Amino acid sequence: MNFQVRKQKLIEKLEQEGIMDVGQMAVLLDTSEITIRRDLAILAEQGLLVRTHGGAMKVSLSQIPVTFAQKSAINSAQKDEICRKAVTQIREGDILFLDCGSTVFRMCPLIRHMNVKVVTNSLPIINELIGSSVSLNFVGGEIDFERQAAHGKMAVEHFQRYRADKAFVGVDGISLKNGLSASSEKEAEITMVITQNARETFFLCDSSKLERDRYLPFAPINFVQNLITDSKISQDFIFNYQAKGLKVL
Amino acid sequence: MNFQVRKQKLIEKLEQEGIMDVGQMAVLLDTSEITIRRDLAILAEQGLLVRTHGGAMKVSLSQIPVTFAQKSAINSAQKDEICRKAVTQIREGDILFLDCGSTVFRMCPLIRHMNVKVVTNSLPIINELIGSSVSLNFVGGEIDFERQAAHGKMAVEHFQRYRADKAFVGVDGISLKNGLSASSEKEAEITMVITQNARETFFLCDSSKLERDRYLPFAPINFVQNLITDSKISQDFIFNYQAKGLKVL
DNA sequence: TTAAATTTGATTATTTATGATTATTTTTGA
DNA sequence: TCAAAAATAATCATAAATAATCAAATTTAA
Repeated sequence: MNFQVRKQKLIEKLEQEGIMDVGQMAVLLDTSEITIRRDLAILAEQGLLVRTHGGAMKVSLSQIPVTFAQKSAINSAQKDEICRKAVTQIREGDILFLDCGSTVFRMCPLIRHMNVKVVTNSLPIINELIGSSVSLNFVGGEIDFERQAAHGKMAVEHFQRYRADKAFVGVDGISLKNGLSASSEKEAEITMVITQNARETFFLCDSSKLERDRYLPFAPINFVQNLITDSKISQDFIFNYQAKGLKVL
Repeated sequence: MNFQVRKQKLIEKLEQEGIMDVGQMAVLLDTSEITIRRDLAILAEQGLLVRTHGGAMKVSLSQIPVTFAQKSAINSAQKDEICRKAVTQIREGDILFLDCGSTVFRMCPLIRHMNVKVVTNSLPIINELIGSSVSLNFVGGEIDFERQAAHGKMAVEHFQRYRADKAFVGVDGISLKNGLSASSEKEAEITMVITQNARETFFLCDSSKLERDRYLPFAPINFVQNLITDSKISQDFIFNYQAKGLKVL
């Protein structure tokens, strides 16, 4: 077994294992430890792995700290139920707008394998879907640390340049009386532009947010076509929303 | 049996086998090992196979996909030296364009604390600087998984909408004869637009890349004002580049 | 056909890959 | 903090592979 082959196998195995020691590698490649060490020295020099005392580890993205304080753990059962419903609406080949809400973010694991195109202003979504079969388009603009997403004039213009088959938007507040409301202008603005440039929009909203207003109402309740919520919703609400022309899933 | 015939058979067999040694090939083609070696040297030169000690392997086997993290670990000492020099050029309040190269990425830890605005198409840079005192603007567009960055028409237009005080760009190839060259059109395009919309551009290029051409030359060498490289550069190079109007730091 | 150029093979240094042996350094645990 | 254990680096030896050189065979061109 020559160096080229060993190099391949080492890198491959290390990507799986994360960390290995010299002994293991020597057994795996049926060679001596000294040879493994020499190989590791070369590969470390090339940046293909990181040498440790006694072995090696893969160059992980953990060196490049990507820490997303995700509040997506809150109400996770409801959110997951909503996401499962949402994903049933997606067809292969769809162009999707995804907004930067934490509910929408939870759709990622469910669409990783799909052949769809995602246009989003959410950094966590991009980080979650990069390397998957989903084709990605990031909407640029000023990065808002709080929301981990791009906002502002450029973001709005960027969204306007595209047309999507379906848009999935997390909503802050929705009520029969005041329609849709947001807790910041930035969010309202993005929601508006996404909605206007998608053929069909789905509002993801767990039942705890229904009939709760935020400070900035920005559109009537029937501005979008579909509301996806969880099974805790009361039949009364469903009926009232449907009366306003909203499809409740 | 002449070279052309042997070449055919060698490539064909190697595609099946993946990897072979000189002895096998000599038997297969009924010729001497020395002749096989000479053939292999020619074929390797043409990039039709990869030479190993004792034989050859097909090209696809030798290619290990290199992640961004791995790239940024290569020649790290030189890169750090270059980054330290680069950061001395930055003033508080500057608007900076940063490109998506692995050298530029390494500037991040050095500018985290600064009050500057960064406009970039690089995801790792955004992930690294988010939450720091740096104000961020992400340039949107189609996400290229390989480069972990946005490219394409939207990205170019986005950069065009801004003006930066300084641009920091990693360069793939630079030579006195052919000027600046890139290994893809995407990269060349981004480099051009960044350079044209910044008051002053700094090219970051470790000395191993100097006088090395990539397949796509796209601009004369004095297209930018400054070259930042490491101390392994020879005095001759410095003199020649300066004669072309380039400031070497 | 003959001379020149090219290809091939044999011989010989030279280089490379590998493993064994021995210092030297790093880690770990008392 | 120190000492034992483990890992590594440094050195050397050996075998294999390769490069260099030259001569023979073959092809090409005049």
